[in-house]
Amino acid sequence: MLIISDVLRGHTETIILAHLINKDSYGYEINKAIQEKTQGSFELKEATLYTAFRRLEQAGCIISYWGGEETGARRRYYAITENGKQLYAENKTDWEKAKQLIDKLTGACTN
Amino acid sequence: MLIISDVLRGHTETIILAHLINKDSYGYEINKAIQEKTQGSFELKEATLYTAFRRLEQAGCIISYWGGEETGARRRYYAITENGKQLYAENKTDWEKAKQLIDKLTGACTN
DNA sequence: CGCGATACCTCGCCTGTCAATGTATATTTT
DNA sequence: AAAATATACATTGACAGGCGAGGTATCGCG
Repeated sequence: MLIISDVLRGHTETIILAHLINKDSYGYEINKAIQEKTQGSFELKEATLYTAFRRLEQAGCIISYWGGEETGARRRYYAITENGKQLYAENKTDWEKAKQLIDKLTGACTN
Repeated sequence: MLIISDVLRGHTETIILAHLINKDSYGYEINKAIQEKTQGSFELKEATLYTAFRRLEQAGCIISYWGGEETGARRRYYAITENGKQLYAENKTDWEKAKQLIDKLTGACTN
C-alpha cells in the first residue's frame, strides 16, 4: 500500500456507507470498486472490511441479506438504513472539519 | 472532544513536528498552542503527546534536552533533526494524497 | 499551608487494522 | 477430468496508537 494506512483509519465505515447510498452491494464488489477507484494505491483489506460490516450492522446502520448466487459463490448483500444515512452525513461533516483542523495543525507555525 | 479522534489518529507526529520546525519547544507549550489554535475543538491528550515524543526521539526525528526552569517546573525541550524535517515533508505529501483519496472514496458513488 | 498552574511521566485498557488462514462454489485452463 | 483461478465470505490473533487514570515535582498566591 502506498498510502500510510493510519491516515485512512477511521474512514472505513464512511467508505462503505458511501458505496451503499445508491445501491445495495456486497463485500467483494465494494472492495473491487475501491481498487478501481484508487487504481491500486489503496486497498481495503478483507479482514478490515468484514469487521467493519459487523460493526455497522450491530449499530443498525446497515442490514444484510443473502442472495444473488447466480454467477458464482453466495453473496451477502448489505443495505443502508436511515441510521446509516445519518451516520454517513455526520461523518462527512466531521471529515470536513477534521480536514481543516489537520491542515491548520500540520502547517509549519510561524508564531 | 468534538472531532472523532480516529480521524486524527496518525497525525500526532506531524502536528508535533510542525510545531518544532520554527523553534524548539516543550510538551506543555505545544499542547497549549494546539488548544489555542483550535479553540478547544481538539486537544492532544498528554499521554498521546508524550508517547509520540518517545517514538519520534527513538526514530531520530527529534532530540531532547533539559532547560529553562526559570519560571516554574523543569522543561524538556525538543528540537527537530534532519530526519524529522524529512519525515515532516513526507507526511505532508502523504496527507495531500490521502485527502484526495478520502474525498473520492467517501463521495456517494453514482455508478 | 493549601490550592492552582506549570510541567513531566507511565500503566493498562480499548479499538481498528491486517496478515494468515480456512471454507465453499463456479469458471477456465490444461 | 483434474488443476488452477476467480468469486465470495469469515475468523483468529497480534499489533499499534490513543487515552483515562493516576503519579511526581516546582513555584506563586492568598
